[in-house]
Amino acid sequence: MKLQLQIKMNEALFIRNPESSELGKKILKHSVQLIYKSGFETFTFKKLAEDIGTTEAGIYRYFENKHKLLIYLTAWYWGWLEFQISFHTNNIKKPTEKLKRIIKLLATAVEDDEKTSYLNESLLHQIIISEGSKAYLTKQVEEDNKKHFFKPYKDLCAAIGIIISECSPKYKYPKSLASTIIEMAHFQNFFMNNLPSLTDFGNKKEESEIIDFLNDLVFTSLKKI
Amino acid sequence: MKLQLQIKMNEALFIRNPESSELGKKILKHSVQLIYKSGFETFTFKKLAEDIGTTEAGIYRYFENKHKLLIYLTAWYWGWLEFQISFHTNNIKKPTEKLKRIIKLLATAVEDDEKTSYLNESLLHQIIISEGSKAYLTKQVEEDNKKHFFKPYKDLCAAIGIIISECSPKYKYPKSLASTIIEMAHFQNFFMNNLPSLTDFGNKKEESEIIDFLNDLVFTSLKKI
DNA sequence: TATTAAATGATAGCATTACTATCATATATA
DNA sequence: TATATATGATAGTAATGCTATCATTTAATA
Repeated sequence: MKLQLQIKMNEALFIRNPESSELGKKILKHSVQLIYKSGFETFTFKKLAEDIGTTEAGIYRYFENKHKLLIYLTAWYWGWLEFQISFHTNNIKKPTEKLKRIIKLLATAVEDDEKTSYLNESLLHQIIISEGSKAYLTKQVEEDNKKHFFKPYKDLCAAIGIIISECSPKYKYPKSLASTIIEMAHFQNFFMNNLPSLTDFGNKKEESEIIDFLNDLVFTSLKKI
Repeated sequence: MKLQLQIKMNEALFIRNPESSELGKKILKHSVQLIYKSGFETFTFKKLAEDIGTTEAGIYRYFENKHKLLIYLTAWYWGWLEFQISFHTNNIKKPTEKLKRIIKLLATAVEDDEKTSYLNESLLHQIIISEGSKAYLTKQVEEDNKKHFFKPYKDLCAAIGIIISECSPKYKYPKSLASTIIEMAHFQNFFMNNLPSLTDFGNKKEESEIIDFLNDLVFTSLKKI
């Protein structure tokens, strides 16, 4: 039996549900590949259509524009990651141990998950690193936020914040520390690979170093109390 | 006597030096206003030209494209900020005190500096918060980096890293901590104002809270050693 | 002051992007 | 077999992202 992990997506993110048809799934799959390969700025629906072997109009039946598609992909990723986290920290009692595993999951290149054949999580992880923040760094944040487009991200952040508070009930900035961990897990990775002098990981370029850094950052903050 | 602060800019960032002419200065001034007002995505050279009262072709004589202009503005800001920092931490002996002042400078909305009439630092600070990371989150990072476009940012980061090491010579991640401080000074600000549930500052929405958070984050990391 | 160079203005044009609309055809479902 | 539904094919339009040309103004310099 093959398990199918279905992530419930916000319906306002798409015009037609891409998970409901073959073309829709192709759109998701190929958009991840294309954005990964050439970046979000040069990515167009025309190129995507050519890549798939359909027409531009075909894509527009699913997504209003490429920004919505990016939000969709990031939202999907955060939803998927929260599932991964709850799966991998299940049965673990110690909140500090939970937090450590979360940091590891955030900072580790994921391997492609067979359960979702149309979305390559490994490439998606790279997209989150390079393009993820562009989903919300816009003038429409407020509007998009009202439509709950960032709920998966906020949920994940809230969940991590709660675990931080379990580790250290008196710590004053659980939510900010949570968003810092998430963002830095990705930014330090981007810096390590592209602007290495902004990090201390330029020589080995290993994710384990980012994990060590984040653990140090988090647990000294929490231990002192 | 009015002091003129001149920041030496990388010549590969522009076609014609915008600081060398009236139109050039107008381009800088109005681009900051326009990007601040409607965001980088919807910003075009056509709109900028109309705003200034010149033509599109006129703008293209100064900047190759809007991405170069964004890099120019961010580079200028980092250069300006490093000057502010060296100015405000001058004569201070204690590295911890230096670091505190730096954090404050990073996280505080600046007031417009009369010395540079064509660039509004206050708006520029807001642009850095919302658009700054888009300067390097592209597929051309490597290429742009080779041309030293990010030198001011890297210099600032390096300078902060050195002070961190002075505070705590054995601390293992001075550069990553420095880039974390810089990025988080801005991201926590953006979150506070746009996605407040990602922070612990949603009620008061005051910069002082971000400063407190960063101080806590940094000095617990450094103290324990 | 005349001469020349540099900067700007005005206009045109072209390929790509970002869509929207329409009609035909294939495919599933009732 | 009728009928939705999804896709394909094609067209078209406004805006974007440029490049090129020539005229005119302004500034430098001889």
